[in-house]
Amino acid sequence: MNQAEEESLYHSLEEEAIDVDCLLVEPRSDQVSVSGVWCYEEDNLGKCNKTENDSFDLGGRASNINMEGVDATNLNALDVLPHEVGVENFLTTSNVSPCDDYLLDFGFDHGACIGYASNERLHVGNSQFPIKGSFEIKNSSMENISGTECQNYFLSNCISGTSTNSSEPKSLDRFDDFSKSFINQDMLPPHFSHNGLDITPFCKDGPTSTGSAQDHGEVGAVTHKRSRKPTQRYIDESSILSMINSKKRREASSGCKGKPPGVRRVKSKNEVKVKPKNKMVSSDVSFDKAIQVPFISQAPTECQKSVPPAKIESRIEIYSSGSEDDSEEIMRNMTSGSQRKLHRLWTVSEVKKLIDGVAHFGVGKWTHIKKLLFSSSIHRTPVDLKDKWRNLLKASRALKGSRIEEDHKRSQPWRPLPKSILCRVRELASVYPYPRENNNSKISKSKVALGHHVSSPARIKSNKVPVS
DNA sequence: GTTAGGG
DNA sequence: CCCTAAC
Repeated sequence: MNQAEEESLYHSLEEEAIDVDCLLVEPRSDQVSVSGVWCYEEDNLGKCNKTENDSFDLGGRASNINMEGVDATNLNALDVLPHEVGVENFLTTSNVSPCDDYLLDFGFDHGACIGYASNERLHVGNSQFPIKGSFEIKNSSMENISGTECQNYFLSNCISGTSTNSSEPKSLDRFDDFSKSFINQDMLPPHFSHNGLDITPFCKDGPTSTGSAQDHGEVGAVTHKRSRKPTQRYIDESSILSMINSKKRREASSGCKGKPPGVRRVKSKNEVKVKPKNKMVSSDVSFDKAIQVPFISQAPTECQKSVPPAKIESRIEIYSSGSEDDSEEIMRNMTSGSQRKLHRLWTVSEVKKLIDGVAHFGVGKWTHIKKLLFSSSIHRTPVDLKDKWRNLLKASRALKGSRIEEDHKRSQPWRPLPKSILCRVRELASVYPYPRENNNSKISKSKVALGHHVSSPARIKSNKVPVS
C-alpha cells in the first residue's frame, strides 16, 4: 500500500468518526511483550485438560503461541520478536474452543488501538471464556494488524506482529478489515467497559447455537462507534453455517422413518452412558493423541483426510473441538439429539488392552473388560469391544489365510495392525473361540489340551473351553 | 442389563 | 457403529 492509499484510508476512517487517532502513532521498538495471568474456571477444566495454569498452547491452524511460565508478575516472560507473536486463531485452539457460552471482553485502555499506540496496552480479559484472566500486549511496534485470515473468531489473527522493522504502520488496509470485524454498531453490546473502547463479542444466538467458530462472529460490538459492514468472510461463513443448520433441521424434521444414512436415533440409555459428567483425562486419551486418533489432536488438514468428505458434521467438530466428549455433545445438540456416534479409530494401545482383557476375562466378558480396562475410555462401550474383537478375529483370519503380508496391507491400507498383535489375537481366538465358532474349535481344544499356554485364571472361568 | 450376531 | 433378538 502506498502512502496515498494509506492517507485516504486514514481519512475515511477519520470521517467515520472512529477514534483511531492512535493508529498513526509510530511504533518505537521491535519488542512485543505478551504477558498475563491465565487460569481456568473449574467447570471448564475438562475442556482444557491438557493445559496447565502456567503453560498453555494457543495452537491455531496457522500459527502457534506457546506461552510458558507466564505469571502475573513477570511482564517480560514472553518477550519475543514480533514475528513470533501471533495471537491467531485464538478461539480455535483445541483446548479451549467449544465455547458456546463464552464471552470475550476486551477493552482498550486509553483508547489505544492494538499495536499502534506506544506505551499503550491492549487488555484482553475473558470473563467466561475457558481461559479466564487477562493478558496484555505491551506494545511498542506491532505494526501489522491482520484481519485477513479472521474467521470471525474475534481474536483470530486480529493481533499479530511482524518482524519487519518499520517506522510506519504498514497495514492500514488490514486494520480496515480488523475494524470491520470489531466495530459494528449493529451489534452494540449490553456491556460497557470503564475505560475507552470496549468490545464484547458473544454468541448466544439461540438453541441452535453450536459454539462453533462461526458463531463467534455472529455478534460483536463496540460502544459508541458507527456500524461497519461485516467482513465478506463472516458473511460467507454465516451462510454456510445456516445452510448446515437448516439441512440438519430438515433431516430432523423428516422423522425417523426415512432414516437418512448416517443419522440414527440415539438411544437414551446410550446418551446417559456416553456422557458422564466427570470428564477424565486418561492415559489412553493421551495415547490417542500421540498415535492415531485422528480428529481431535491433529491439524485440521490432517483431520479432514481421515474423515469422510461427506461428513460435514465431523469437520465442524474438528474445528470446534475441545474435548472429544464436548464435540459429541455439541453435535448431538446441533442435530436435535439424533447423531451417529463418532467413528473413532481404535488405537494400537486400545487393541492391546482389549487383547489383554480377553486374555484375562475370556471372550464375552465385555462388560468386565470395559469396566476394568476401558473405564477411562467412555466412548468404548462393551458392544464396541465385542465388535472390535470380532473384527480382530476377522483380521487375524485374513492374515492366516494369506500369508503374504502385502495382501494384508492391501486389505487394510489405512491402518495395518502390527502382525504381532494379530498373531496374539489368533492365539487367543484359538483359546477363547468366539461363540459362533465354538462348533469348529476342535483345534483350540487340542491346543489347550496340549498345554498351549494361557496363564490367566480366566481360562477356568470360560466354560467354552473345557480345561483338561 | 448383557451379549451375539446381522446389517 | 447401529439395531435387535435372545438370554
